[in-house]
Amino acid sequence: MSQKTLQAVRGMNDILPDEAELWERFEEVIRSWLHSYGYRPVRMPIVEPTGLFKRAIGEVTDIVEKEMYSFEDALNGEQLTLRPEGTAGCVRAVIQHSLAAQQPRRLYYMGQMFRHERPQKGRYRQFHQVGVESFGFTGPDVDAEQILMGARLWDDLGLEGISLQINSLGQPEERARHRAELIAYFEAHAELLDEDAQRRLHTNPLRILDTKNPAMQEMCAQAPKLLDFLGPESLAHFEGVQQVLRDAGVPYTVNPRLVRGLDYYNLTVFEWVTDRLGAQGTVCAGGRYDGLVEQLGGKPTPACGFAMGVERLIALIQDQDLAGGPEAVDVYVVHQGESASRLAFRVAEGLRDNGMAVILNCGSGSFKSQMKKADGSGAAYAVIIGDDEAAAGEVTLKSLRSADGEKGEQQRVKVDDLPATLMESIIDWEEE
RNA sequence: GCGGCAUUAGCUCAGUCGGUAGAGCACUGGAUUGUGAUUCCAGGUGUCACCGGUUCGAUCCCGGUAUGUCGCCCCA
Repeated sequence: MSQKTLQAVRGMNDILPDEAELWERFEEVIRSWLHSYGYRPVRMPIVEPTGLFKRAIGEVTDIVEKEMYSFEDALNGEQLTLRPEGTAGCVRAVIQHSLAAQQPRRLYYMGQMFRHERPQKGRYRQFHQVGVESFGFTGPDVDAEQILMGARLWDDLGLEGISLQINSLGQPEERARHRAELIAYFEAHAELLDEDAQRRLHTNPLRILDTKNPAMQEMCAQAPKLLDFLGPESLAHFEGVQQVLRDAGVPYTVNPRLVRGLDYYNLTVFEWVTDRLGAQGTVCAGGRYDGLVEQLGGKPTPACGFAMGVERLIALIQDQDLAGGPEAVDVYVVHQGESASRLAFRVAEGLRDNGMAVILNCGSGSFKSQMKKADGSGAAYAVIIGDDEAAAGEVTLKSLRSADGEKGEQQRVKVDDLPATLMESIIDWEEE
């Protein structure tokens, strides 16, 4: 434990059985939810050429400048990178296979992403995202639908305390004009800018508006607003999105300071945020990126997508006591003696033939210790096989989940009758 | 990448004003022959994160490293 070589890489976590079962249940909810909106799965490599991310995400973003796991393939000198996000690879796949050439596409993927950041709760160097992307849809309807999807998912998962913020970044030209005026404005008030703001002035001036420095609040409130730079088409698109949200009764806040970290976004951007995860409050975020496909060498194709942070959602599920317990098997088979053990294998396989989950006691152990394991497994029933039973071609079927203090009822059952008897009992038991 | 706090049995934690350590849970065995969860009895739990310094002596004080955590930055 203290030996460095035996530890997982910093910021990369093992997900142990109790939690992994929750992950699998989560993934099942995700798949059925995506299917209900007609999204289809796609799986891309975890490693892509480094240049793909530089072109897609933007050279001067934090991700590309200092967070990517990049390396040279020692065998052929290729520059490769562990994907820090999924959209770039997805777009690459869409272009490479002409997926959106004939018709619009709705795609999703889930899996690991890698960013070399300082780990803390809700932020890891290997983390998981569910990514949802649409290609070929121009209007605000897909943006709105994707936002509605989030609302439904939180409901499906039973999560509370997640709220929606939206904004429009307009088109690149509109954003560029605003940015220029914003920088000019800040430069005109240079004496008010703190150190943070100075640094951001030319890298990410929109972020200055997020300042917590009271001395800058008033100056920021007067700064040029991006919405004032949007043309009629951009405004109409934004209004189209909001119309659907209002119709659907999904509450939202327009946050003019909401900007996405990646360069490729335009028009609609949105974030689902919670105040229950500390500093990492964003559980789901995305927006439209109409220029990216063309920028990466494909035919001009409008696109819109979002990604969810799986670790953050899992943390919310756990915090809100929605995690559920470990997944128990139906039956634990206790046996002792050679002929009994041989029969036990046959019995266990026979139950599995009937769709039941069965743990066969492996290794030695007294009846007592086997029964303890049976109880600990969470199984509803123990099937007990000793020499008596084996000789008679029977087993003892014992209930392990009777009322507190009550001894579990048990009965002798012919081996051939066991599956039918058990299935009836399990159905009765689950109905109670 | 920057700053604060933390690191003691498998888990959750207590403790030693510096003299090599405890509780609960869990685990294992037992309380009449082949029966769990309840009860009773017994038992191992540990280089007190790692490396170095101060000291007769450090788990405790100091420094560094690692990891976690909170915040900043950034983001899912």
